[in-house]
Amino acid sequence: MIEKQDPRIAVTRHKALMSAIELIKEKGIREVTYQSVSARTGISRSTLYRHWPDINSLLLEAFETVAAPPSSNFSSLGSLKADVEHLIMGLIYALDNTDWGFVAPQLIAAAAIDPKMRKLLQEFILQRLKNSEPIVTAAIESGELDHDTNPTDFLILVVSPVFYRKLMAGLPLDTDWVESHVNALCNLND
Amino acid sequence: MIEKQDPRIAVTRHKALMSAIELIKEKGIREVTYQSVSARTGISRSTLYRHWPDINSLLLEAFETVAAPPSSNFSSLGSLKADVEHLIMGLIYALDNTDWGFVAPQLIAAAAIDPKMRKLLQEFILQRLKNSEPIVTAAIESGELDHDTNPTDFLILVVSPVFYRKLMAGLPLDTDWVESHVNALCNLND
DNA sequence: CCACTATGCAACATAATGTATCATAAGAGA
DNA sequence: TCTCTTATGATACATTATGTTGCATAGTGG
Repeated sequence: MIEKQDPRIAVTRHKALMSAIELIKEKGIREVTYQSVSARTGISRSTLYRHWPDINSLLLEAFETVAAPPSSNFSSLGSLKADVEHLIMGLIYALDNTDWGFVAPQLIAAAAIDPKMRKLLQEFILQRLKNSEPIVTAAIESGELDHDTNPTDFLILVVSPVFYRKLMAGLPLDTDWVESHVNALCNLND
Repeated sequence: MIEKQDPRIAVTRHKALMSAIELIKEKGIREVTYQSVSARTGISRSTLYRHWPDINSLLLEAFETVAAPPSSNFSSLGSLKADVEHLIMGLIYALDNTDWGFVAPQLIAAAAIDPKMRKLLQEFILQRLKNSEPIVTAAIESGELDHDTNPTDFLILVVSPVFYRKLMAGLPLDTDWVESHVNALCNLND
């Protein structure tokens, strides 16, 4: 039951959403207005109103576009330490270089106010955690982690300092820190 | 050189800032406008313009009011575990019950865009970390932590999961979790 | 009581929001 | 190709928010 539709709709929506994401990244959600999106894209204001009844629905869809559920194809690098380091390096890279990284703090703020935004953020985060669970399962099987290790709790211990240092404390995320962080977490049972 | 000034100024500024904080908490920074603050406080718009040349300066000062440097009077509860648990319980309480807790996600978003906001947030966070450092120092002296433990890194390991679970994952912060979290972190050297 | 000034009110220009109408241009189907 | 359909853009309009100014009032300090 896929309805065929005018391809112009997809183009318009895509252009508007990309523009909204850029605005969110550069100026924050305060600056995302029908006016600013119209000015950036050349799409007329009336067309934008046709697609999104209010600015919040546009913002929500923009966030949805960025926070699309990531794919999960895990293969262990051979040790817990290596897998954890790989996970962290990927996260640091994403925070510095992807739309998701720049938009994340804005989505955190929106999530604190609006239930729909909250649902979007939480499901995205939980999905990412779930995708990384094989790291923990593999380490439990190999004896690198206790059998009663809670995967979610362990993974949060791994990733949450990255967010904290980047978004709140403004502390560096260099290789020295990554190394000491990985060492601290992967020697819990030594 | 303290200038004496009309007490009405302090009253007006305080009322406006309180109102701005309420608006930030309830609706997010998008909804903080001269109009909305004026409507809530009864202060006329022109007076607000006299005190703050643009909305950002009002927002910044509102955030400053909430993120006032906390006092630090530490006395150990006798064990690392007790001190860490006390720290975490205090943080969880603050996130759920204080202005700072509700405003934090909005400040995180503002900090990602504006350098002044970023400076404010980072200095506040670093000050809080510094205030908790005696927990680590005491534990090092008592032998509960290694001599080469980095206080900041250890404290971030303690508190960052709280923020992550509350602001991003939407996971519970109940006593069961606190207990297991404290146990995981305070047995690094067992 | 007087001088000072912070505030409130009104007026104003400008810009953004939200809605509606109409003409045009692009796509879908025969 | 021709026709029907519809997404878009342009325009107009009422409403609301922004930013500024001038003036009257009322509270403060001396």
